Amino acid sequence: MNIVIDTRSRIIAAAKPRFHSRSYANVGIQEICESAGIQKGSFYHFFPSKRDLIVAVIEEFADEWANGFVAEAFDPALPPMERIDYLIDAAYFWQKSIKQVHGRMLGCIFGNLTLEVSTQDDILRAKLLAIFGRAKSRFMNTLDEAVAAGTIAPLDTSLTAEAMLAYLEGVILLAKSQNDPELLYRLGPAIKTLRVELTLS
Amino acid sequence: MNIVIDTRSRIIAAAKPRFHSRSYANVGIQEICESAGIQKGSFYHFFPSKRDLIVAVIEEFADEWANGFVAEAFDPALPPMERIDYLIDAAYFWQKSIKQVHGRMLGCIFGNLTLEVSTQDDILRAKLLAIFGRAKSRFMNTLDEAVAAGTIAPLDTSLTAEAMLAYLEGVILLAKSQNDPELLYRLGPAIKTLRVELTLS
DNA sequence: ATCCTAGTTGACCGATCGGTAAAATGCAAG
DNA sequence: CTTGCATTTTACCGATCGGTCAACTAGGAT
Repeated sequence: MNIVIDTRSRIIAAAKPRFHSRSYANVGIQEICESAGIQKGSFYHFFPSKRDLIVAVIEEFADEWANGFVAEAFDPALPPMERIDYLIDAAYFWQKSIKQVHGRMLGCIFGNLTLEVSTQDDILRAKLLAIFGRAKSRFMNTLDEAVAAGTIAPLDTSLTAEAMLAYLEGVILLAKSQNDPELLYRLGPAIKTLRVELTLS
Repeated sequence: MNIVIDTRSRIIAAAKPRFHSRSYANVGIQEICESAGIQKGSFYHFFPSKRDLIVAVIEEFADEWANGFVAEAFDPALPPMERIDYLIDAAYFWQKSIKQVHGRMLGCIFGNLTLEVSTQDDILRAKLLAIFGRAKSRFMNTLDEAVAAGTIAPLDTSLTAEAMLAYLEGVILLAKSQNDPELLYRLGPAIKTLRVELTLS
């Protein structure tokens, strides 16, 4: 059992940084096997297809993300709007540290994969959609709390949450085009100015 | 000369929708040649490499975009902030019409390519960066005008322009993950709430 | 001691990848 | 009529793609 998990997780560990730094189509099974020190037949013992691997990679990234700095950022002990500041800060420092190690701004793997595969594979699109849905919920709950506390004026928290998530992804995209995480630092805080007003119908 | 241009532009015409609807790595030269009704050797007479083709495709998209609805949207005759409304509207209707024809939300090819290739190819990244730079300038000029006219309170027009562009790309990304251009309709107008204040130093 | 099964290996599949080179074609200028 | 050049065709290159298969190994259970 230990060996099983070890091999499977070595595959995922080899795949994660590659899919993050390049693209789904540009990373081959063979390269992953070489990096993990296994044979291709062994890979297909654990994963029926390349798509099953990327699903596993997506899930690992999502878990590590949800239990890592995102959990810290959306700490209920923090004042609601400060959680958003914290999240932007964390995203900035994360991208910055990746660039220091890797030499490149890699951006958000969920955004990267969304734009690459979502016209070609509805199962992957659904996976990514679910992750964005959870992210939106975090924003929305935070906004609901902020409105309840009177920190901000009432607004459409559902749509504003989606707008904030979109803005974050967009800033990361633009920063990637400049290969410069500092854009996150300059543009990130403006996320709190976004507002979708309640419709009166 | 006519035939030359015709073949070359038939290649580009075959390539454009494919790169837009799938991805750079997922579209092969052979498929493009078949669609254009030519042989591979003929392709390489006009384009030294696949990258030269995608550069030409990017340029064609950029031209058609700059001379099409973007030029309409940023019409100096319109009140400045209405130009931004117009742009959002145009993006929405464009994505919607593509979906009606193609069955899919294809998103922005510049955003798509940025996330796919910008860690792997600095020349392509520079091309895309230049296009985003021009888009940012349009936003900034519009904001400058709006501030001068007193339509909006003074702000950092350079950073706010970048924030608006990022937001637009982010909304398109999220809409693509939902395969639903209606998100552009719901979230788009909030672009005008984005503000980066002037720093007092 | 035997059987079963999870794991692993290495050879192999047809298809496709981006790209090349030489020969054939067509056309225009001299 | 011939030369020269741009264009096009055809055949081909080595490499890699995702995926399969049969044989082999190693333990644990009976």
